[in-house]
Formats: sequence, structure tokens, C-alpha cells
Amino acid sequence: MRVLVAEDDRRIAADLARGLTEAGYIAECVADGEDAWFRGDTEDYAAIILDLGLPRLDGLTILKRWREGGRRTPVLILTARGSWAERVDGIDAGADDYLPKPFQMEELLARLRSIVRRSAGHASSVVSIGDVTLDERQMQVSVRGQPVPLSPLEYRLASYLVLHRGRVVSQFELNENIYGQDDAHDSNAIEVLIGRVRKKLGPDLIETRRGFGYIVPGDGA
Amino acid sequence: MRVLVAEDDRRIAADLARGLTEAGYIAECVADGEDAWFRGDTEDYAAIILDLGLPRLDGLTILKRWREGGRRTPVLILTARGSWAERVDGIDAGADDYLPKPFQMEELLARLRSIVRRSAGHASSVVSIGDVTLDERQMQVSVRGQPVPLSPLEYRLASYLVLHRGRVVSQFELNENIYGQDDAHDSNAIEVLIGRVRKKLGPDLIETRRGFGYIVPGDGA
DNA sequence: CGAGCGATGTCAGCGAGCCGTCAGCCGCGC
DNA sequence: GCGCGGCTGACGGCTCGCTGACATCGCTCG
Repeated sequence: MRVLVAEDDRRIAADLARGLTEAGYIAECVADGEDAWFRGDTEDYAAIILDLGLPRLDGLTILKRWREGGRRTPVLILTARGSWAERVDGIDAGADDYLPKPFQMEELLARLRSIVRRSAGHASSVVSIGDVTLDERQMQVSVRGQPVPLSPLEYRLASYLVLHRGRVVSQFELNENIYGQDDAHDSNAIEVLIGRVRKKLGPDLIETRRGFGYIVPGDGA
Repeated sequence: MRVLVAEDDRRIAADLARGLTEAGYIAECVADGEDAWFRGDTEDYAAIILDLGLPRLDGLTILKRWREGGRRTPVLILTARGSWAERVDGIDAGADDYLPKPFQMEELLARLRSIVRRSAGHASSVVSIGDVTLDERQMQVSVRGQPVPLSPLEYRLASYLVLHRGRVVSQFELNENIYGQDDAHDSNAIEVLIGRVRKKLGPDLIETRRGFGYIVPGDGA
């Protein structure tokens, strides 16, 4: 699951990248307003963390442009402590949530989970599909109540498919969202991964759409 | 179980309400000092979360009035980060615990449970997981009733994991919360510490989630 | 002041698990 | 029946985390 980090303070950006990576996301960082707008407009992210004080192009302007262009990617804005005006403006411009700096990584992750979930239309951090239950908080998947250990990549794959259930996901999309666009593999690594996940979670969770990709059945979204 | 939330920042109040509700409490919010005092004095709550900077009537004054009137409802006060004076004053005025803002919902819930438990007459804040018992008050850990001496760092590690049981905690997060983000170690100090704690408390308390971190099984606290 | 001890960071080695690759097979669709 | 896309079992390189050993530091006691 890819997340765009638009933050010009290198230290904060590095912290964010690390925290996100450890939480299982793919973090892609930009430090410049123009870049941020371009990436957010052309790439598909699960969420965007946006600092309002970017050079070259202001965060609020970026956000407005995205929304005017029809982009509904959930956006979490970072604001300076106590600046209420900024927060209100941000919400008005279409932000899904805000977080005052300095912040705790854990809180950021919680809010991020929240807006990602909201945008996907789910209500809780636990999703059940048939016998399979996925708990984002524990980063744990269970089958009929029995916890099943998944490796990091297996978990990423499973959670991405489950979060986008009811929709066909192409191998290319999986590749990009599991590994990040920079180092996409051209082998059948995804297929192998799919196989391993099926072996652990049962063969019925993930269906193959020959020639198109994979799909987890669910609410017809 | 009803909890009164006295907080004038609407956003924080809303977050609190949501988090408390999800944790199974009934949250009732007031944003005004006079209202807070009245409600706390006439209604019966399991606990009260009190921001000190309320309009119309100061939080400390409210707290003192309650206590003078004989109200023993446990009170958790919210303070600004780093303002030690406020905390001391709050404890003196009869608060049961304090929490610096910004806070993590999980930690708030943990502390809330703690003071509720304490006020209900249970032997202070004791958590048992399998054979292991952790007493936060005495900073004492026991295995099958036998006290086990832990070094300061070992105790910090164990208590942090136990306090956040049911959730995967990354090595980075442990590093930050055990040492403080200023001097994070890049070595395998955490791994060594984990090993030492396991040797003393048994190998089953802390599970390793390769690639993610560590987790103590238990209810999602 | 020096010896002793406990606490803790560092290091190297090791074993397990992870994961990409490949080759061959299967089965769907034509 | 053929071809191609997908599946699977095997393998090996590699990383991660665990462990025992050692160095260092601070404290205490003689």
C-alpha cells in the first residue's frame, strides 16, 4: 500500500518514511510542492500525507487542485501546532484529517488507518471475508479464529487485496503497490506470493481472473 | 460505563468520544468549566477526563471543589506537554493520573482502565498474562507468583509491551519509547534486551513477528 | 582508592525463515 | 490439440533476529 509523503523538513520526512515502512506501507517522499502535486495527480496512492508549507507550491493550493481534478485520494495534512486557521482551511480544501506537529508516530498511523479505511468504506480495523479475518492493528490474519502467520510481503499482498475487495486487481497494480514503483519485478514473484498466501489462507479467498488479475469477492464496490 | 469528557477543543473532544465509544464506554462531553463541574457533581461517572484549560471555570478549581465536596470519582487530567507544574498541581488537587497532550488514544485508555480499576478497589494496576504478572505501581514482575528482578531497562521494555498488548510494536517504536528519540541506538540492543527479558520471564510472553516487531498476546488494549 | 559487581551496549556467528528465480506442469480458451 | 497464462515445488542467496561472549561504565564496599 503506497503512501505519498510531501514534507520538506528532511528529518520529519525521514521519520515518516521509517514509521510508515515499519507499519507495512510503501513510503514515497517528495520535498517540493510541484513534485507533490504531480505525483499525487498521476500516481495512485492509498493516502497522502501533506505538509502545508511546501516550497514552490503551497499545500492548500495542491489540495484544491487535486480535488478540482476529481482526485479523491484521502489526504492527511500536517499543521503547525495551534494554528486553527490552517486546519479549517485544510478541511475546507478537502483534507480528510489533520495532525498538528509535533506528532506521535503512533497517532499518525492510527489516523492514517482511519482515513484509508473511511475512503474504502469500511468501519473498523477488522475485516472478515468468509473464514478469513484480517486485523490491521495486530497485522494479523486469522482463519476460523486461528491466527495464521504471514510474512511481511504476504501480509501486504493479502491486505491490499482485501482492502480492495470486490474489484479486480491487476498483477501490475499489485507489483507497484507491494514493492513500490521504483523496483518492480518482472518475474512471476507475484504469482508465487499469491500461491503462498492461498496455501496459508485457503484457496477460496483469492480468485484468479485469467488475463486480468485477481479479485477477493466482497461487497460489489 | 459512563465517562465524562471535559475538553474545549472540539477536535480532541470528538476524538476522545470516538475512542471511548469504540472501547465500550459511554462518553459524555462538556466544553465549559461550569458545565463540567455541575455534571461531575451531580452525575455518577466511572471516570472523568479533565482538561485544565476550560473556559469560565478552571480545571484545577473544579477538581478541588469536587474533592472538597467528597466526590471520589477518579479523574484523569490532560496537561500540556512538559508543564510539570501543572501535573504536580493536578495531583495535589486530587487527580488520579495525568496525561500530556498530545496523547495516544491507547495510552489514555490504558490509564483510564488503570484508575478505574484502582478506584474499584482492585489491587492497583496489575496486569496478568499467562504466568506473568506485572504490577505497574510497584514496578514488580512475577512469574507464577515468584517475583523476578528486572533491571530498569528490562522493566521498561516489558511494561511497554504489556501495556500495548494485542498490538505489534516495532523495534523502532520500542527504541524511541525506551531510550527517548534523542539517542536512538542503531545496534541490536533491543534484540539483546528482548532476549534477556525472555530468559527471565519465559519465552512465551513476547512473540516475534519477523519483519514487523514484537507482540504480547492479549486483548487489544 | 581499587576491587567487585551488576547493568548495558557491541560484536560476531549461526540458524531459521523469507523470497526471488526457474523449470516444468496444469488447465483454460480457442 | 495447441498455446499461453497461471500454478507449484524446489533451490539457494540473503536477511533478520537470537545468543553467548566480551568491553565498558557506574556504583558500592572494603
